[in-house]
Amino acid sequence: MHIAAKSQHDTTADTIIDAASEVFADKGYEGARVDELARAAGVNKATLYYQIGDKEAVYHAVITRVLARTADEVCAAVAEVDECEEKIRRFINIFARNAGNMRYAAPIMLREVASGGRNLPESAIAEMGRLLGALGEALREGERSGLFRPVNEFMVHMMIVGSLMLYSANEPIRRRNAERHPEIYNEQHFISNEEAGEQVTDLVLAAIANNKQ
Amino acid sequence: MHIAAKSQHDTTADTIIDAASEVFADKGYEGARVDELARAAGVNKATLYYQIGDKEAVYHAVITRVLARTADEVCAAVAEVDECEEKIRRFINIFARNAGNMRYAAPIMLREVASGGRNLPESAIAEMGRLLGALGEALREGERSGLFRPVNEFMVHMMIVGSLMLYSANEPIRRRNAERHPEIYNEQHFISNEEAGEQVTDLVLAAIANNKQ
DNA sequence: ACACAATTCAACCAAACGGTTAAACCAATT
DNA sequence: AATTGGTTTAACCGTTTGGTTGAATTGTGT
Repeated sequence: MHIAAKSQHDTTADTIIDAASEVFADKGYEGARVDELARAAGVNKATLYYQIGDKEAVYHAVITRVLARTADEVCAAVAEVDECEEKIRRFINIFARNAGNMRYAAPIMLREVASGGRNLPESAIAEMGRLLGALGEALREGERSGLFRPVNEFMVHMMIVGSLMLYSANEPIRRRNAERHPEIYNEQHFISNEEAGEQVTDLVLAAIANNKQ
Repeated sequence: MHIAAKSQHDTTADTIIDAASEVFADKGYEGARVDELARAAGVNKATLYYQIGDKEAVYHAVITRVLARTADEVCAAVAEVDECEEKIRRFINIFARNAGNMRYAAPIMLREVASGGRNLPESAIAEMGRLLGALGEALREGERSGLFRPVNEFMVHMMIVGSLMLYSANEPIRRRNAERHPEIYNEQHFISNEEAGEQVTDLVLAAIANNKQ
């Protein structure tokens, strides 16, 4: 039995969303040009309108996918382990690696936050809820077992996500600044993403540790 | 003797930079229209070009001022106290309050970071160095006195700045999301900025505490 | 009051922008 | 081969955009 091949529609649409993910991550919503999105996808502009819709529709498709993949990756990594500290390590690691999908998610979300979520579609909200849920679950479990002290889950989430998205996204700034101002920058500004994840893991676990145990 | 009054040039330029700070914070560089900048400042567009220059020049003037003021505020607050923990409290408080100048600095810098610092002028770099210096000094002092353990200063900076800028900037998102998805959000997502600052202070001080003391 | 410099203005401009249209092309079915 | 539906295209379009210009207005000094 032969399974029906994927329609051209899905393939072209995916190609467009792939390309648009890069362009929106690089330029932001207003900075990205529809012509550019089409060129990056290797299609004619009208194809893009046919396949997905107007500029906003493309953006929504991108951001929904980017957040869904982020949540998928995070939840999968966290679900692989049982121990709450390890869950937090896994959570942090996805953000720290800044690989694949996360390379788009960080700049896109930083801009979205800066604009008060103006261009965030309804479909993205549930995905954000999944992220919050993954970390929250691990923190509550750690508290129940006496390993962690009671903390504001959301602030811990902000600390992890904020620090790592900012660290990865500002690499070009650091590199540029270090050339002009070597007196300000040293090796601690240029640790690997992996090492940054370990530093954040260390700091966060120390922050939430229940020392009264 | 009569001191010469401030020239019209300085007053109009300041008015433009004030207004532009708001518009750029709200819309970002590409999203802000020059017409809009002029309207917000209550001047004719050509006046804006005469007083400051093209769109990029206005942006540079804004970001340089916003960062200088941020660094001024932070350094002044930190310099008022001698004790290293209190310095960190003061540092965090400036970001947490999200008042005045910081309301512009957070969204502007989040976007700038998302774009790899593409529109960051040379003049802004020294100001960023001042910020890094203020926190770094306090951390090193705490380490010398045995109160803090050795940590990556830059990562701690990322944690503080990242969490608080993200928290304040994403308030509209939280509010909107909570209306549609009350099952995801609870009171810990809506603590005051002051309380958020206290939470971050608590977490950061716990993270860097030297428990071997 | 006058002259000159500084500042602001309304109107204008070419290019860029997001979006549209009818025709051409392609694939599948009969 | 013809038909039909799906997909893509080149060319086009009205509006918006950042920037410019010469005239008008305002400020300053004598």
